[in-house]
Amino acid sequence: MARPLTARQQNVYDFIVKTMSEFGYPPTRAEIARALGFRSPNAAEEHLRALDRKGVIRMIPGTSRGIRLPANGNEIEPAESQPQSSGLPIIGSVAAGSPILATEHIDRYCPLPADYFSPSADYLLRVRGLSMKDAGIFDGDLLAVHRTQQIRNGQIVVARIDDEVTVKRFQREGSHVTLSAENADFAPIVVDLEHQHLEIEGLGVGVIRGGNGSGLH
Amino acid sequence: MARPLTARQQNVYDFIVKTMSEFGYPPTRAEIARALGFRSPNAAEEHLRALDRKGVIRMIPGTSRGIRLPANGNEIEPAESQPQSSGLPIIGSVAAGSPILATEHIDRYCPLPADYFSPSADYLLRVRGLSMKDAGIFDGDLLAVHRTQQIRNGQIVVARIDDEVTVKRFQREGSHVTLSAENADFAPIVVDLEHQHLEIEGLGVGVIRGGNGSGLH
DNA sequence: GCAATGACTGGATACAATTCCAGGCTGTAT
DNA sequence: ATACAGCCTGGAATTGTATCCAGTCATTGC
Repeated sequence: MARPLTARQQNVYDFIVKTMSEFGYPPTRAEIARALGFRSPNAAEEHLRALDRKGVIRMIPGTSRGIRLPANGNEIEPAESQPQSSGLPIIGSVAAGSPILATEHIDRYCPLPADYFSPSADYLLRVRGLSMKDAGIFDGDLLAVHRTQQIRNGQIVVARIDDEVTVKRFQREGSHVTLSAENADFAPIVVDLEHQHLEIEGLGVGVIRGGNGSGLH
Repeated sequence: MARPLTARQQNVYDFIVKTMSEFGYPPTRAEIARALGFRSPNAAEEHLRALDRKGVIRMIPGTSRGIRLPANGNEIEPAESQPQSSGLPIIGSVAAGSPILATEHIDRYCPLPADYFSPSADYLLRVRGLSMKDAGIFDGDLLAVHRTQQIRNGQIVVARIDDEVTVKRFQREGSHVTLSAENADFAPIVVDLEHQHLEIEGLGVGVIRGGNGSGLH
């Protein structure tokens, strides 16, 4: 695709780049002509058309200084080359029995570093339903989750009961665990650890709402 | 020299920056007027002169699109490249009378791209108080804000009344605007646009909780 | 009350800039 | 030889733009 530029076209292109970096706006035909010694702005115009045809610039018709350099990441590299991990995986829904971080569940990624939250987040879980609305977690929100089993009373946890994943507030008294919704419409769930199995998937460490176009209600 | 910009001047300045990073060249007077709703390019011209006087831009006389941003030593704005090594600025508190994005207010940055939200976020505002708790916005949460004056009824806005910045739900009926808290403990604020001044700073487009160690309650 | 400033409308003018047209002069490929 | 593309001159129509002038309205500081 990189049809080679002629020497003259390269001169014109170089002048455009130089002008933009020096002044912050592109040159006019007349300025190009003056700089390269043309006596007619039409010479510049024709070179611009050629550069547009070859894809190295883009002309905006009828617009003064309407020259754009399409995202050519050629030269200047941003100094900080953060490994830019793909970010936190967003878990949409969890199939029964499968581990929560199985790739089939991953919707997309959120470009936030894990340690933006503390304790650091391992994934984001898309919350369904309004059972935690009084804790400010609404339908569609993303809950940042830190994978751990070490939970203190009163914290918000991601738990799995009978292969179903839920978000609740955790309270342990002896061998009984109470998982409370933060919504008067939902009754607390009491789990007797001696007879039932309760798996803690992690600790809620943050909430994100409105990302990726889900909007704000 | 660094006298603070008025709100309108800030709008014009922001539009210039936005245009330059989006198109690679500065806007014309007419384009500024169209974008901000002026019916005369002269309104834009006067704002540009004010910005030039205050030193935040430099005008090149007789030159179309002759606007430069001298403070920024950087060159070609990365039009479509990876935005923000710095991310979205987090605004902690806003001093009376000053533009909301003044650097003095910036706590830190959140490493999220602006277009993670849609409409894209321009900054994050740390919300104080529980007046919006029924909308899931709690004390200490970060509200992602898109700078705009175009608000539809029922949306959550950042408004400025008498130099105080608040987050409320917006409802307009004729010349009256009702700003409602989402908390029964707070009475709605009714503003008569014919007698009172109401400035809309932006539209709430997202919420982040728990970032930077603020934890989850 | 008065002056100064900010924020505009509306109209006008002259210059800046794009874009078209009609050529001419090279090469290189058919 | 003929065709064609690159490269340029010169001129000119048309639109894009900057910039001035004359006002209005509201707010702020004196």
